[in-house]
Amino acid sequence: MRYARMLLPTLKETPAEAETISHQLLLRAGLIRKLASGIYDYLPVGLRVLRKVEAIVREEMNRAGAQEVLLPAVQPAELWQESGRWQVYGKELLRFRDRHDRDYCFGPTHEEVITDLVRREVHSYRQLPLNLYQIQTKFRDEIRPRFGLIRGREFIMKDGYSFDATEAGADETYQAMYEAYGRIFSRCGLRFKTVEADSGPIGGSFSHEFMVLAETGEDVVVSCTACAYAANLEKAQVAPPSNPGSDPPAPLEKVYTPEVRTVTEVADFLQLPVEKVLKTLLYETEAGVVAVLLRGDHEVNEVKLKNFLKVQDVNLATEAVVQRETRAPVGFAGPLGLQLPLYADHSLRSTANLAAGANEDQHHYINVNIERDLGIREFADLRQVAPSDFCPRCRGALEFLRGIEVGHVFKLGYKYSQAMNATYLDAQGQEQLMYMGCYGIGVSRIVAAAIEQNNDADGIIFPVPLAPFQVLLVPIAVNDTHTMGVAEPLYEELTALGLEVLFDDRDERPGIKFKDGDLLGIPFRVVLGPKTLAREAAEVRHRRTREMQLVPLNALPGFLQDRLRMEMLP
RNA sequence: CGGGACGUAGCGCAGCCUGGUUAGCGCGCCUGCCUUGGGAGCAGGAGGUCGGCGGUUCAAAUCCGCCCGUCCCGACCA
Repeated sequence: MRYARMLLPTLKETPAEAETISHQLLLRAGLIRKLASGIYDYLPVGLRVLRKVEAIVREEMNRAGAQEVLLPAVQPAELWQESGRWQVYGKELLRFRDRHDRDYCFGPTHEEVITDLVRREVHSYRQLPLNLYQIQTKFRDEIRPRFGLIRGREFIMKDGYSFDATEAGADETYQAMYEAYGRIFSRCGLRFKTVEADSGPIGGSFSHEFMVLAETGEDVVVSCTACAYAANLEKAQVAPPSNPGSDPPAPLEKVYTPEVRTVTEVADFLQLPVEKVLKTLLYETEAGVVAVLLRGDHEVNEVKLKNFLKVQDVNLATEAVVQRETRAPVGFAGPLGLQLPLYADHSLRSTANLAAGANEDQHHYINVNIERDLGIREFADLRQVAPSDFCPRCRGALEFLRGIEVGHVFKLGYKYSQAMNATYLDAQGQEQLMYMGCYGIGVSRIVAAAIEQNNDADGIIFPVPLAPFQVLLVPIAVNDTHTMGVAEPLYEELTALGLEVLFDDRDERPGIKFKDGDLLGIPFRVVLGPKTLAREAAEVRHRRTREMQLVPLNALPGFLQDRLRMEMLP
């Protein structure tokens, strides 16, 4: 491509709206422009990168036995009503009506549509397993879009769905997808980590996420430094306490605690360490209000709570509910005398003589003992892992990392096949539900994640497989007939060899061309100028290492092909 | 939805508090000269509903109200 003819608006200054590096560089390098919050235009160069990612995804999906389809982005409400998600998906689902007043949504995901297709077209075990995927624009009306392409409302996603006759078959498919995902992210030049994850509202039994490690990641990954255990913070298990509490129980006592409400205030006032304070949190669920008991220094994990209680939604109780249930102002809630189901975190088993709210204004109890004083309905893992915790598998030390989720694989099970009656006849002629799996990749998010991981002070450093161009050809002076006499045929020759070349034929000063080239992150830059041409050579510079070398003109095509081939490998 | 900030030329910003010339600066853009190995220099030029609506006032970018948009933190989420 000839630079002078391209829509490639680079920016010298960083737009004020961009906070993260990838967002800044995507805008500055002229890959995207914002149309509305969380909605972006892909400019020619940005689209080229997107296409590179798509091509890798396609190759590996096809190789793993999946078939590409393209499903409608606009979906009728009936399907969502059938699965039940029209009610539960909430405001994130963009809904609208057509001229006949029929309800539709813009697909945020396609379980319903694919299940509907398969139930109509697949009826026999002979047609299974079936693994279908698409690469398509999704829309999720995020509460808060942010970080450019990392969390947009409109985004490009690869979503795949598998249908197996049996769970055992589904496990094989899951494994195949898991491996394909590893190849995809490796080929994209990403440093990533696979973690155990919560399956969220899509539903299903278990899942893994593929996290690109980056400071700006929105997710926290908990990873064992000793073994292979790694999990999303919201999923990460806590190792149960090693030994039960040994302090002898002291007599229960109610004490006057004026204006003492928070855990820290209670600990200070009573001269106790925070872990000796019992934290009582009231949660509202569709199944009623429950009380969650934790050690004062621990944080509740709402995802665990939700899964444990098997409810759709948990919400910290409002002030009014707390007052109604405890008959005391917020800050004095405690388990004693509370007429609610009590669920305690495992860690409380190893503690004795705790301070807790008395459900009475300005009062707390001290020397509360779990076994003696409370009727705990159930102990469970309900809290967030802390950096001081140990690995639940091997008790090794944990590290906390930040990651950007670029892929997610789920075992869905029968959730949708059951709700939508997707069945087949087995070899015995018996009707059976299909066992489903679901596999997502944030294609546009990968573009941002790759930049997040590959940049320096001068701009983007694209990994070769994602680079919009492989070679940037820079003639120093476009008005110099000698230089152009070499540059033009060289451009033609390299292009004819299949290399992707951006030919900077702009009438600009060298400095501008170099700056733009670095910003764009094209892996190899070939400079032609009087200095090099006098020696029948070109200067080749490697973007990442900044290493420069003079290569004879006649050896240049082979040199570039060799170097690029080396860098294409994961 | 709660908290915070912002909205002035394509981009980055000043002016607003304390109302009053043709609303300014840097970058970018156009023309010419000059220059050509890391965002040059000189000269000339184009480009603005000061987010929108309403109000106060002789007079509003500036003060007041409402609305819209954008970003950040949180809740939420693949």
